[in-house]
Amino acid sequence: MPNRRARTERVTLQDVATAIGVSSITVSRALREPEIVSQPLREKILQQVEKMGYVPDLAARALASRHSGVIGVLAPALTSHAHLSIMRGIEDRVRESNLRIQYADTRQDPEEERRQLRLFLSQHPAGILLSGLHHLDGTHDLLSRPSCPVVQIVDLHMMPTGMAVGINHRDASATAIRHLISCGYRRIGLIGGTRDIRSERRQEGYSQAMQEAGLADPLLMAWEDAFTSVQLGCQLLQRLKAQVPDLDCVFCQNDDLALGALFEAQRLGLQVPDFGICGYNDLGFSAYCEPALTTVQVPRFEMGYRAIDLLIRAVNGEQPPTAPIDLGFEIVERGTTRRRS
Amino acid sequence: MPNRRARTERVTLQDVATAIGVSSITVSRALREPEIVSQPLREKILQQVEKMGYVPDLAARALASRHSGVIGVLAPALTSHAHLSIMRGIEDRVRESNLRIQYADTRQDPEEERRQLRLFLSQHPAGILLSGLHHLDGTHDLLSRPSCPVVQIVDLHMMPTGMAVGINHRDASATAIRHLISCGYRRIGLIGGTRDIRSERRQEGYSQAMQEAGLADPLLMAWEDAFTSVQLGCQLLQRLKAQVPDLDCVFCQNDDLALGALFEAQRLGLQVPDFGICGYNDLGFSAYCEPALTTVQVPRFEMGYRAIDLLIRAVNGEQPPTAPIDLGFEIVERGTTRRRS
DNA sequence: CTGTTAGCGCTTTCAG
DNA sequence: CTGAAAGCGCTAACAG
Repeated sequence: MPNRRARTERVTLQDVATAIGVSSITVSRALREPEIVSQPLREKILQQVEKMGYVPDLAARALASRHSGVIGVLAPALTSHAHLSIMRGIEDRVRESNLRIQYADTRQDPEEERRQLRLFLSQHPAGILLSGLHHLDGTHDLLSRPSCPVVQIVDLHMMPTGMAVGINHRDASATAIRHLISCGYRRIGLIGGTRDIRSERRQEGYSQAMQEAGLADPLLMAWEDAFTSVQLGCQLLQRLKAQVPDLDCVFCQNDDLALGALFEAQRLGLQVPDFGICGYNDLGFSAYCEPALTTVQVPRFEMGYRAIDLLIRAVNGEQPPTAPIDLGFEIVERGTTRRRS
Repeated sequence: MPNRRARTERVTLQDVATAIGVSSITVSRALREPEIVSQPLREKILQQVEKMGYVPDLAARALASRHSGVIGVLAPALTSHAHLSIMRGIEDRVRESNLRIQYADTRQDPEEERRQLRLFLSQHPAGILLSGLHHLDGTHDLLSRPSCPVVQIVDLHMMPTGMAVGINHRDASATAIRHLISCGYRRIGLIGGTRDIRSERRQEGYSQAMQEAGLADPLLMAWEDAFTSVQLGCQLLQRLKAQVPDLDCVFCQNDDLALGALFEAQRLGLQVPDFGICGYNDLGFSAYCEPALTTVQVPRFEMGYRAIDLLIRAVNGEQPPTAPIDLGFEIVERGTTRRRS
């Protein structure tokens, strides 16, 4: 049956095979496992592939092989700055592989999370990356016997099972607060946006350190259920300052909040760093503010990079590490806080 | 042949069909075009689908229907802030559809752009969104007879063919500069990062307006081949000020540059708004700086939203608009520039 | 409105 | 090292 397909110009494996006079499976192999095809034949095939402009049909490949070559990434806030840094790591690592990424935003909604996860899991993904799961409970059953490698980016305090990278946000936060206390601040406020697992851990760390020092006071906290932003930082500092007139420092759940707090402090006539500001995440701008922002450096790029790296290694059959990978954190002292006395 | 598949637990269309005693195509139809299946049967099917936890295999669907349900988005700088706003619009619009997005980063590299575009085009995409193509020439042949709807987000000055949304960056830029001149600034500098098509148009607008006013001077421009960032804004303002001591204003190619310029101006002891700063893009923080940032508002969210909207309509067989959609711009006067005299 | 038939393009067996 | 046969799970096209 020569030339079965006249209507479409898609070049198929069969077309290439026929052109050379081999069978399609050989062409397939020359493309996927070059070493098992004899040198001369391989070269001839690859040349012909080039010449005819053949490109594999990934749908057909996925159907036949049950492996789509797509890594699904589930994030609670895909278009947040925090995720942006992770995404840079992801894209950087995935670039040299032949896998592709498909992102899905769960919008911090457990149901959406579950839905998206099911969707991914049922589509022969090469792997799945779960970033900061909102409600692990709801998705737990789906992950108990996954059909592909799964890596999580999480708060290590949660003792994740399976492959995971992350940091301990509770420790990071507590360490930051202890640092602020050692700088002489006493009425240290906390401002934050929508509360997810990580921000709750951070709050725990804050509360713990404040209690240790006998400085805890529920009035010192201000939250708003919204994405963190410069705008929100302004609002929350304003609110907190009204609530606690002798406030002398704010610990912000994110650097953009801290930037807002910095601007608002100027407007309120507060003298930084006598009034201290500490951020979280060390975003790109933080070192270049005036004064530069003291913050907790969290290796977000590495989180993305390492997570995909783990996934790719697992896809290639490597033995995964047995324990979660702790990427650590660092308090970066800059101009918005006083020097330690 | 009952129970052909014992090894895998994947529930197939056939499984559902057999369970009810209809043919698989009917189940398929009940799922995709509910209205053409009789009410009682449809309900029975949907119920059984739910009960058995059936989820369609998108690879099989894509292979059979030549329609993957995936929209490919090609962006020159996927993880930039500028793209982030577009991405928000994209995700917002796509959420209510049953399509998914797959992003690819071309890294401003024409070859990579071409490679990625080919990859997408050969995978039965539902549609393709091209954002700020770097080298249209190189990809032009691939787009001349596309197998799916294609929408571009571009500078309208380029007179794109096919569906497109965008603004005229040249006009926006020239308008901004004329505004700055009308505020009394004379030695207006221009700073920018990596030059792409849009930034070149913006420079044209700048140059044109400066020439009209007899103020042009090549010394007034500073570029660096890097992503725009707060850091870069600091560096470039420093460089420019050294180069042009009587500089009295900077027009920044992006708000993050402008934010850097604002901080650097403080460090250099320049008095804003006697020293004027104007940004571009009206990013989220711009209204909340101290002083708040004068900028050119470009509707990036809308660009993403409208682009995907066009694509989805086209996928659904709607007649596309004949002309590119101009989303317009607006000069937003805020505290970093003097009032018009 | 529902069913039958025939693949989509590729890869997995299992043979040579 | 290469090939033949047999689908992967779904849908288009045409009947009934």
